[in-house]
Amino acid sequence: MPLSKERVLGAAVALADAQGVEGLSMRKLAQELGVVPMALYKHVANKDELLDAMVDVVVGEIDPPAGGTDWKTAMRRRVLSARGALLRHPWTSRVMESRASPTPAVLAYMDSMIGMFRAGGFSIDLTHHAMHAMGSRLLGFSQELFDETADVGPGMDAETLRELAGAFPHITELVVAITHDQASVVGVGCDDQFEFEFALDLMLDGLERLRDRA
Amino acid sequence: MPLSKERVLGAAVALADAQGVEGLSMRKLAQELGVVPMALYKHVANKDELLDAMVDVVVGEIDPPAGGTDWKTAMRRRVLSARGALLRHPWTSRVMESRASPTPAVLAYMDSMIGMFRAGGFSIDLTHHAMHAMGSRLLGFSQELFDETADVGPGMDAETLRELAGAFPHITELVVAITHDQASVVGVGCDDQFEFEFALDLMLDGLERLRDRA
DNA sequence: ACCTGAACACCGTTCAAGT
DNA sequence: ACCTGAACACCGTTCAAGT
Repeated sequence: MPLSKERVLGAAVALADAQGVEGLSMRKLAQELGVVPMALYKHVANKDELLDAMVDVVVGEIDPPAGGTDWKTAMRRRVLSARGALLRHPWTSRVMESRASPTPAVLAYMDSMIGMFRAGGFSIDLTHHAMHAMGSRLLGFSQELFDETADVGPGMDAETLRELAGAFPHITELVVAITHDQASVVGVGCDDQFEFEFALDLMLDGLERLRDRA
Repeated sequence: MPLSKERVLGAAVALADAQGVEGLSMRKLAQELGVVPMALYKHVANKDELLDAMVDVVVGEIDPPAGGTDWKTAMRRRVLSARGALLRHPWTSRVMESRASPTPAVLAYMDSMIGMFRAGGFSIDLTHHAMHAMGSRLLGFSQELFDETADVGPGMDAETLRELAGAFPHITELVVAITHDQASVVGVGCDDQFEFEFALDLMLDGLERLRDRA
């Protein structure tokens, strides 16, 4: 099977999925494909172009806008579809943020999102503010700085727990409350999907209210 | 002047401010300090620890919570103070996101923010959702994926502009509208500070409404 | 003309040798 | 005991040599 841009991209995405983007190097990718490193440069100008192309693979997995519903439902669905793609390829958000300018595929996605606001009756100005306010949430970034329950796993003795509670009383109160809520549920930690939708709906509802007021 | 952790951190922050975090290497940092690379390892265990310490320098620049006002004003001020610190050191958001777990200083900041919601009358559950919904905005991340006007500068001929308009009609409409709005203002492009505050207030207003409804 | 190995200019960090 | 140069194991990419 000869090398092709498609095969290079597929292997790169798979490697990043498996090892994270830090584990992706031209040399490792070549080895994965059973090829000398320089062979990759026939299909990709350099690593930056490879990263851009990988982003476009993920963006290509986002569903097109659903027809036959109101703007809010359609946008909600599409953002959740984008979130699904990013959850399958968690390296994407980091790579996108590190890139200097967006790829044409990302621009096309943004263009389509702007169109959905416009079709929903939003003025140009409000659409502009809305796009900024949605920010990277448009693409399904959950933009969590950290998972508050990840650090408070079973591998922590009572002594350090007591120290934590002293240093960060409010975090502790919050974690305890969450954990108790979920005593009956399997596993611990908060429901990321719920939190994402909570924030998304808060945003969409607020924007709708601003539109109706104008 | 002997090398100290303080001096190493100061030089590292200055180097990242000037060259971006990609331009920061242990070797360059050592050269900047007129020191052999290995000398740094007396004050910092490794590069990861250096990055964590640099983040803490920036977090240390965030104002403490203002007393004597309502929760909303106090939180608004503090978030804008955090945004100021991040604007002075634009590499911080990227570094924070690349770190596996938050530093104690970041945890302390989050703890204090949770405390401000609680003092404002938010239930534990709503505070939890609020922290997630605010996400990295709590720290002043503007989380723009790109600046829509940056790519449409003067260095673009009419032909490529027409192509862009065909491919991305909605983006074009938006950029044209923004540019016209600001014909009288010096410079082109949207007001990032306004957009940030717009999104912040949308969030805070929405959260307040949810609190009052409960 | 095409492919590719060696080489270049980097990187973070280890480790042993020198003081 | 402390400091540090050389070395190791990487990296993306250039370039000339080999076919």
